[in-house]
Amino acid sequence: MIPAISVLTNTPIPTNLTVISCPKSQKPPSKNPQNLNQTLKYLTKSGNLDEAIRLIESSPSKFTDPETYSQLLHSCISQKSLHHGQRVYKQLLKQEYSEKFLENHNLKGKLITLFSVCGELDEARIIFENAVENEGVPESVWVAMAIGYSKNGFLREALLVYVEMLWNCMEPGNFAFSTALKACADLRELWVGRGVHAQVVKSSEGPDQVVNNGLLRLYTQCECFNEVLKVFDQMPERNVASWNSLISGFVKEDKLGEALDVFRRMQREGMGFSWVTLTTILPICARVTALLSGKEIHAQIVKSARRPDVLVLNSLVDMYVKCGVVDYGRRLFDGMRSKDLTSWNTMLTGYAINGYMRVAMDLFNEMASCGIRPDDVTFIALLSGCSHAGLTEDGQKLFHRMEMDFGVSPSLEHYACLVDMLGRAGRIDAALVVVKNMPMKTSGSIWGSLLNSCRLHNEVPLAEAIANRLFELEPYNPGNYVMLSNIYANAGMWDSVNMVREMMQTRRIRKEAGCSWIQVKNKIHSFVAGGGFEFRNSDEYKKIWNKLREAMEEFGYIPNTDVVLHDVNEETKAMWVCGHSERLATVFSLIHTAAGMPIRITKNLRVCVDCHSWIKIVSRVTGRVIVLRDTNRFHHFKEGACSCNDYW
DNA sequence: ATAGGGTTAG
Repeated sequence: MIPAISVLTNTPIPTNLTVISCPKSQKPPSKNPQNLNQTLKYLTKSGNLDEAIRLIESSPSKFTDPETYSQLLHSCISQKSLHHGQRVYKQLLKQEYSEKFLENHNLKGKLITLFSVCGELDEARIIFENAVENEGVPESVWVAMAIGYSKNGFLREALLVYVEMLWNCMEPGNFAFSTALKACADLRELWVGRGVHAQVVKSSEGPDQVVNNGLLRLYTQCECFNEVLKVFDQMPERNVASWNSLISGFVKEDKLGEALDVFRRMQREGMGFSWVTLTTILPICARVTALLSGKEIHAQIVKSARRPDVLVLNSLVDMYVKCGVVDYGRRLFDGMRSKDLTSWNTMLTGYAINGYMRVAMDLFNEMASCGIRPDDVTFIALLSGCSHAGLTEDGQKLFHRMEMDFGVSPSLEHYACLVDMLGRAGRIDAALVVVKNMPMKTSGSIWGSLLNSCRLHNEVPLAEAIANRLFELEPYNPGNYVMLSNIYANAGMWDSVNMVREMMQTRRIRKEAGCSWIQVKNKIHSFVAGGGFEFRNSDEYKKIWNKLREAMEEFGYIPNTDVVLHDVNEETKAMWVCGHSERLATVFSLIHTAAGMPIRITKNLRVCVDCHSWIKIVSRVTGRVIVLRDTNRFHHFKEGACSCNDYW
């Protein structure tokens, strides 16, 4: 073993001594200032602050070069060492009346940064105010103060520093602009941000790339999409961050296809991507269940030499579980070197939405034994999972343990899960008690889930009362009207069904069109209920459809046309049900994917009862696994059964 | 160290 060498004494020192030191009584080896300065430089550079500062303290008069102190402060800042910084500051004060130090703004800026990164904003402020009393203070001093506030989360104070700058008749430059813009973006202060933008335009300097990126971020955060496009187009140069902002802009506008196009364009133009790019793109794949695209990105990650960070891996796991490939998500999850709370929450959510609640609970226990503290998101995942899986007892237990054992106080969403869980289990009265005793105001979603429970348990009068309440709360949500008419239809109350339909007509509320989509090769194919005429008239469609129909008859399938809420004859109703988007998507997949391959369909609404039983039979006669993703859960159809156990 | 983009959730 190589013994540690004390730099000052050049003699081996015992390794069990943790502090490499030169006792105060012991003089440094050389009295030559040149060497002393070199020694100090070496110590500073190698991060041995303690010894460096001690050297200055032992002979302050020998160190009169501001650059020395600047370097020392730099080290203190990067080590965030308040203790060392204060000692350097003390030495600096001794030099204060020397001319070289009196007007040294660079050192003042560094001191401001030092105290800011150590969280001592009051101290930083004193130095700042002292500094700006003088004339000719450079922008950097103001910027240092503003960044200090920003990094400590005081965004408004940071903006105020910028304003103070203007009061002092300073002309802000690009550094000031970028700091101010970042604060505005994080605060969503659009109008202050626009003011800064105006000054950017007026500025003699001309915006650099950082400022332009700041503008992009301001406008994406504030959802001013036109401005995003304008700034992006006008930028002379763009880097990866600029492109990423553009992608987030499209995502915020819900223009997912365009966002993907931007990603492709980026690749074509040789811009490449960063981890941030992928953490913006992967959630898109997750949302539209574009498993193939998601896998492609996974391949890119594997191919690139760099190790992906936690955020990339989290979104990758999320993409897989949202595409219904939970076991693969788990494999990635297990392989992650450093997991954060989001990783655990993502995996738990994955199990929950796919209906694997037992595994989810096991993983939750494992989480606790790893010393990870669950948060509100963790419990939303678990509670909603229990609710969908019909695990009422476990869910209730969890709800109570949440606060008692984990210190997470239930929010409105948690109560919504509890209400949903009780209602689904047929205990609507108990659910209502919870609603009554909740410490917060109820929401539309809570009444909506109660209405759904009434549908599941055919509670017509209660449903009417709840629906009336809902129509007041959210008069323009078509889902509530549709749910109520389904309830009436189930009970055979066709007059009431008509009444609801008339109500919708007078209020000009239109039922959202059912839409399903699938990815085949590189394309996403979407189907709208009642549409796809060309496809439905094709020979390949008819061939498969007729084959299926024969099989259906064999399995005694009779179309359940109650879901059709219009007053038309039975034949038309049957035709309409058969035109539901998930069926079109299913037939399309059967034609265009290889036998035995799983089929993954995503739908914008809940599956209707009839399609659910139809797909069950399809899975049986074709031997295919069909994964249907609903608005709120997954249905894994296999060999004639569904993972939801017909409970959703 | 004068700055820049991002993941989970009825």
